[in-house]
Parts: sequence; structure tokens; C-alpha cells
Amino acid sequence: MTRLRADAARNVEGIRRAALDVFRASGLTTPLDEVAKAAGVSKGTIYHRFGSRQALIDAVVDDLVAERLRAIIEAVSSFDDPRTRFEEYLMRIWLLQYDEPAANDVLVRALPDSVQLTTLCDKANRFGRQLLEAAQSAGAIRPDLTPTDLTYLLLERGAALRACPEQSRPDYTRRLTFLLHGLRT
Amino acid sequence: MTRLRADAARNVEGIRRAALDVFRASGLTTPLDEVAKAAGVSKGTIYHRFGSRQALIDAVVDDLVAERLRAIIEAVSSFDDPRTRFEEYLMRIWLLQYDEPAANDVLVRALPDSVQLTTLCDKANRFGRQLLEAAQSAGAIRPDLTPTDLTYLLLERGAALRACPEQSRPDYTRRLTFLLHGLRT
DNA sequence: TACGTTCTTGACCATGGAGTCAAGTAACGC
DNA sequence: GCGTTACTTGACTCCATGGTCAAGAACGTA
Repeated sequence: MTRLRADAARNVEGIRRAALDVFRASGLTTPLDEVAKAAGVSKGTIYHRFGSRQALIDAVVDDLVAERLRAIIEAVSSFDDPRTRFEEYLMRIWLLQYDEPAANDVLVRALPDSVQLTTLCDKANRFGRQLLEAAQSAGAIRPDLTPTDLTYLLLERGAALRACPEQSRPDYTRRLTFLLHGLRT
Repeated sequence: MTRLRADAARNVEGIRRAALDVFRASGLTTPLDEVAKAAGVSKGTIYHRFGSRQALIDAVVDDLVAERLRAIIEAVSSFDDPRTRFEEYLMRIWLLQYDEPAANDVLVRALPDSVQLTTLCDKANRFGRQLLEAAQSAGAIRPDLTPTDLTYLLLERGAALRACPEQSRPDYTRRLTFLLHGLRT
């Protein structure tokens, strides 16, 4: 793989930037034409530089989501109470899904073929399961909530958000507290 | 509007039947070509007989859903306890959504232009709100659950089901009990 | 049976998105 | 500056879906 020519390198950067903006605003399912337009480049160039839609997404998804996920994991870890840890984790992921349609698409696995994406998703999942187990051992969360249930809590939220994106953040949050409440012992 | 010719009448019936089967199995968003194939007729005939996709749906949605909804309303009404009434209502609607993708599409308003559909949907909604109010007056359901929340509970379930249709009925039911549990006082 | 009317057909148009490629353009090395 | 080679373009194909219509088929009545 030889070095890119100057204009090509410039374009790669421009496309990355545009993809970040566009995906951030409208989710990972946005047509590539819009990314191309935002980057001031033709669709063909995107394919030449990145190879496929998937590859472009893989190239930006880390910047788009990984940092936010890491921050959540870190912030949540600092809580003492196992129940608080678990509930804060859930709530923050849910809010991330609300705030970033793209993050939502990642969690929902709207693009099932991407390795990057799956990795990210699995990582969060594993962390959540640990929290769940701890909270259950402490007797704070109902013992019949399974790890699979946890996955569904996130997946379903994603689907729900895609279907009803117009709800206000406070309303959204309030409804989620009901949901959390139902998970307690 | 003069009487239909024999073959035309036969076709209308066949199309209705096929639409019922196909929509029942795969929801209201199934391409009309499949209905046409199932009816042994060309797509054009459907349009000639019914005018539009909407009109075809309107022509079968009643048989598809109305009866089920009526049955739920009736069955639920016979319970004494306001909380039981409310919770049974929710649970049965949720199960209807699970059992019948088409019913789900109705509730989710996948086809927003249909009068029939909207009517049906509103009717169920109004009934649910009454139950909610009664249950709240009896102190059995948390008072900060609004009628809008109730709408979202159904809407979201629909979206969630479309996204994850592979879950088993027992699992689905179990998860819903968690949700219900969170709505209590 | 014959003929006018009703009905059906399937090829056709339109839309919108993914992905491709021959031909034109511009950077880089000399 | 000039030729080579990398790069970009946008028009193209393909696919799926909703919807239309002129021409041919079927009905049913006289």
C-alpha cells in the first residue's frame, strides 16, 4: 500500500468528517449521496477510497460511539452501590441512544456485518452483564432478569426510538424510570 | 355502481382471502405482488378492484383485527379489580401484537392515512385511558403515568416487536411482567 | 353464436438507494 | 513543462416497490 496522493488524502479526511457529521445527525442508515454532498465529492470517490458503505461506517464508528461508551463505563464504575451502578448504566446507555441516532444503530446492530461494530456492542454488553450479576447478588435487582433480557432492554429501546423519535427528553427519561422501577426486587 | 361480473366478483373474494392470509402472516407492509400471487391474479387486478393499497387494507383490516380487539375489551371488562383490568388489558394487547403482526401494524399506525385503521386504534386507546384512570383512582397504578405514556407503551412495543420478532412467547411475556410491575404504585 | 361490454394482464413508468466503470482531470517526478 | 499514473467523476446498472394503461381475454345477453 503506497502513499496516497495529496488530493486523495484530503478527500479521505473530508469524507470522514462529512460522514461523522451526517451519521451523527441522521443515523447510520443515511444514503451515501448525502455524505458525498456534504464532503463536496462524488459518491464514486467514497467507494474508491473506502471500498463499501460498511467500510466507511467502520472507519468512523469508533469516533462516533466508542468514546461515549467508554465514558459511560468509566463514569458508572465510580458509583458504590451495585444497584446504582446497574441502573445508571442502563439509563446512560438509553440516553446515549436518544442523543445519538448513530449510537443507536450500533446497539441495534442495524448493520450486522461489521466486525468493529459488533465488537463494540459486545463489549458494552459484557460490562452490563457483570453489573447485572453484581446487582442481583446484592439482592437489589430481581433475580429472574436474565442477561438476554438485558440485551433486549437495549435492543428494544433502539427500535422504539427509531419509531418514535419525537418524544421530549424529559418524557423519555420519565418513562425509563418506570421501566427501571420494574426491574427492582 | 352496477353489479360486478361473475369473474370479477370471484376475484374480489379471492383477493380478500389472499390479503387476509398474507397480511396475517407477514404484516400490512407486505408487497402487493405477494397478495397478487397468492390470489392467482395480477397486481393490476388488485388496483382495478380496490383502487389502491390503502383501500385493500381497509377492506380487510376489520376482519383482521377488529374482532380481536373487541374480544379483548369484552374479556377485560369482566374483571372486578381496576388494577387487574388495566394490566390484563395491556398484557392482552401486547400479546395480540405478538400473535398478529398485522394487528401490530395497526396499533403502530404503520399506515397513517387509513380512516378505518385510525378509528379502530383510537377506540382501543380511549378504552385503555379509562382503565388507566380508574386504576389510578383506586391507587393501584402510579399516578404519574399519563395517557400519552400509555400510547407509547403500545407504540414502542410494536416497534420492538418488529425489530425482534424471534423471541419466544414465554420470554416475551416474562419481560412484559417486569414492565407491568414498574407501573404499579 | 356473435358481439359489445367488462375485466384482466403484464409490460411499463417512477422513485430511491447501492454499487460500478470508462473517460476525463490533476498531482507528482523528472 | 511534460508525460505518466493516480484519482475523480457522474452517468450507468441493478433491485425492489408502488402504481398505470393499452391491448387482449372473458363474460353474458340477444
